Amino acid sequence: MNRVVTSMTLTQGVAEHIRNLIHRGEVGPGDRLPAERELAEQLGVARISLREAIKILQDDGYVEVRRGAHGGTFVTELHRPVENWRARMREQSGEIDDIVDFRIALECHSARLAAQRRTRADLAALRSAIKNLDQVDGRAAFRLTDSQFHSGLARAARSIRLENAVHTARGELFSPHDLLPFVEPIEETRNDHQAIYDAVRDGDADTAETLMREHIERAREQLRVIVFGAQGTERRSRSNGRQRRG
Amino acid sequence: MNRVVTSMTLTQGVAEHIRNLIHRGEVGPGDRLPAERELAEQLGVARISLREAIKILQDDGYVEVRRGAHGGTFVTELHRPVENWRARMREQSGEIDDIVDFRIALECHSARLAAQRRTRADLAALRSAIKNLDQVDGRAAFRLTDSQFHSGLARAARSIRLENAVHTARGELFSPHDLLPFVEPIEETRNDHQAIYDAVRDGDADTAETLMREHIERAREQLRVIVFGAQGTERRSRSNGRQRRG
DNA sequence: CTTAAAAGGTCCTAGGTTCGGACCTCAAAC
DNA sequence: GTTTGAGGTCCGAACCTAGGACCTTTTAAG
Repeated sequence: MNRVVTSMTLTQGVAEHIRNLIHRGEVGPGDRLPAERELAEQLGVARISLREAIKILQDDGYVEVRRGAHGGTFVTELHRPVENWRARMREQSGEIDDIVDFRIALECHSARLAAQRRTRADLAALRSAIKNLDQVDGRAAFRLTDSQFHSGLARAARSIRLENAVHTARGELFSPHDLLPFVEPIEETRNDHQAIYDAVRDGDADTAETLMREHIERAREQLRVIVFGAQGTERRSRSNGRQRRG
Repeated sequence: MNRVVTSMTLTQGVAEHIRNLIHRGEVGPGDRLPAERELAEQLGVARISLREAIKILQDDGYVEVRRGAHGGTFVTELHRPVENWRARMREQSGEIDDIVDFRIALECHSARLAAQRRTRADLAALRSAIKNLDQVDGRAAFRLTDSQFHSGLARAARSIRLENAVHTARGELFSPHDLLPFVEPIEETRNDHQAIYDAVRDGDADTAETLMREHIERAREQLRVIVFGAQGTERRSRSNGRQRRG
């Protein structure tokens, strides 16, 4: 019978929405957002609310705004946001595990449901996402296709709440792959996705779920490397936040 | 790059918070909420915001307000909210499945994590919740102890996001048991909870997860009976929303 | 019967948010 | 240097929120 209720302003909500799109890789470095008036209408908010949101993102280094005929709002290289994010994750060391645990809950069940409910169109979208993974030029684009696969799976699960929650949870992390100092994970990810796809296609819910769990656990390790450095994996067995609340 | 962002006012947020407490059974018919000034402070909002929220709940028939020395805000018998809820669920027939699918994702993984991470204190809390289930006098009180078990499990999972999401998702449904026209589910629930507890105590994550899935699937059937009537179970195989989006 | 106390009910000021719209300014392209 | 497609600025109205002062109702105690 206690606890506190908080409320976001529209401005904050819009900022978070756009930040999540960037985190998930839906829009990446160099991309231009739609013009303010246009985007405001798309989002269903007043222009001033959007402008305030952009201001926040600008201050945080996510976007930069250029005036003039070919101006607009452009996503930066994200160096500062990534550093801030890493610092925050290092400070609150349980945070990564909390988010990843949440993602596992959501995406494993999504995979299970997708295996039971997928349509031909769903499978086609997933195949396309896997295919794009091969032909990706840069790491930034990689992030988008990775996002496409997971989003497609969430969509195939046919659960609105689940899909939204997957997007929200994924938006809390930077997609890791273009941050890693090595490149094997790309091939690894492709294999994981292919295996999950096969299970979903065959309607094998248990396997799809298990593979997804393993896939995200690998992502957890990658995130640890990114945030804590190469020795992050070992540090885990010591006292990495996990047990901090008992 | 589209979609709409919405934002709740504080008032709406507070109303939803209290409504969720009622739905989850944390406060039930006849219970009195703390005095306005006191509750406002507990929630960290201005009194007027709380008052507006109470007004909403009053209009929806969740609470009634009495003035005077021994006055206050009292939870009603909830007849009207339950009817409204049933009507809404009947209209949007996919809604129940959507919520239940979401709950399965959250609570199954909670059960899994709980089996891996539970402390002695967690186990004690769960035992206590099961024990109270036996000694419950009325159906209303049953709802509370049911909520206690599931909350205790979410807490034992040691994931803040998971725990919050479990609460939110449970708050979207009325706990069914005091709505059912028959009483067997109470014993059934006790057995389910006991079995889940055993698995959690033994650290058997797979079993805990599976049992939880079955437990919530039973709840799904009960909800169908409540909303659609006794034939709801059969209707499911026809066209119960589930496939409406492909 | 009167009064004190505990509640909800009402009102006010001040400041923040959001909306929609009008109008200004910059910078690239022609 | 003009055009044009941006972003930048400003305004008034409506609503939300905070926090506090004060009023009214009801019950129980004296």
